[in-house]
Amino acid sequence: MNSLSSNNATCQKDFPKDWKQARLRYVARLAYGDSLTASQREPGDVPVFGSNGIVGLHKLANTLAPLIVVGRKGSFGKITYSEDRGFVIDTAYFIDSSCAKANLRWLYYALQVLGLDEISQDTGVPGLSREKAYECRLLLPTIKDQEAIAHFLDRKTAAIATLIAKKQRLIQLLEEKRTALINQAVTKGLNPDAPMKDSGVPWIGEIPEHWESNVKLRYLTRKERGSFVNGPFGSDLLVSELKPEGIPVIYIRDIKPYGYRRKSIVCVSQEKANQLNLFRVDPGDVIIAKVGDPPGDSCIYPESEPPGIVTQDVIRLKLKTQYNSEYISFMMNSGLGTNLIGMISIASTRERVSLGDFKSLRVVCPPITEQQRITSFLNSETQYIDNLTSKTLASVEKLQEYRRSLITAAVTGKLDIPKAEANV
DNA sequence: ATCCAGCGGACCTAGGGGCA
DNA sequence: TGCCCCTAGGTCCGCTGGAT
Repeated sequence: MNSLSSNNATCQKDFPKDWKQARLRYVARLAYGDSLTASQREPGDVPVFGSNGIVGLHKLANTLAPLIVVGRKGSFGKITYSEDRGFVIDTAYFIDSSCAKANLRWLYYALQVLGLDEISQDTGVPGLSREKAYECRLLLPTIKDQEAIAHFLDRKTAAIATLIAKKQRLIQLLEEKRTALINQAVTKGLNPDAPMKDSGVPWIGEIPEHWESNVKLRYLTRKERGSFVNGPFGSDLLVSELKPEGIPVIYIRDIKPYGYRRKSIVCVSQEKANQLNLFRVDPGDVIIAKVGDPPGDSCIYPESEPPGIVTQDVIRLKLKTQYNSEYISFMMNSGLGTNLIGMISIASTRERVSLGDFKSLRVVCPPITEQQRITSFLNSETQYIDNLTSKTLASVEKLQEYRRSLITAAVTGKLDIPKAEANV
């Protein structure tokens, strides 16, 4: 249980002389929004403030703008400010300007540092308790100071928001570039001057003349039985046979596009693994998710892992020597792979692909040396992009952190606003 | 007749909405 | 405002059909 005294604005001793301390109860009233019914939850063009930001058609009567919306469920404690009229508040509290004894913009900032997102008394589904929120103490500046703080923070945070938006746009562009780069490489190769031919598949278009086209996936794998399988039948590997130690069992949750990341923790005995040898996965094998949203995530089973056993919904390929595992994995994760999977995926209770259909998918493929060249090119390029992306993400986090500390300093009286204004 | 293959749907869990 | 219920998606398993 969160202790209210732990939040930073409440137990402060030193603050400007003409400021007061007050419980939230005496500063603002948290009113309940309407709970929408299922039929009102239809898509529409009226904005809805709820736990998931959906859009509905229902209108909240007599709402005075502007107001603050405080998340009650889901992302509880999340504070939103709106100038709009005619929107809906679903499963959230709101404070409108008519019932707040303070400057609403200032209150919007002051609420953000109260730590409302940590106050929940619901042990089942966490949610903001209104009574507990009311007990939070905040520092109440004079109205004049409230206005100054709001004005200052409005300008500063708007500037930060613009910067963050630019960086997020960059992240989006990098993601698009990454996708485009891979799609281009696995359908056109790296040499723009290579003579081309028709691939026979309209949405692939032309491919380099010397590439194989119209190759069944089945043809890429070794001749032996068991080179192209999915995991054992449900009844051949029972939960009761799973153990904490032994030969690892690989689930689809372990497969991430462009990288294997083991999340599962279960294993089978060596004896059971011998029985299921047909479904063994060795380092260097390609593994592909058979179900998912959408199915088809693929990665290489890494050299660092011991041999394992795949579960039913994981496809495992052992490729012929003239095919490169990493290249095939890049291909399956590319737009080309997504399109192919989309053609054969069946939505029954779950979207999934059948092994038979998967084996018959027809792909295009360069010679082995070119596969290797493309793979190392893509590895270095995507690594560059990924590095840039994570650097940008880090700077977005820093900006958010800066925004938080600025708000905290301003609403707790730690900031000399006139002085800070002079530095803007 | 026997063997092999896999889909349909139950089960489980987490998250979120609805209502008393 | 707390509890109940629904939904979504991953997991698990048994029934059943087709090939040989």
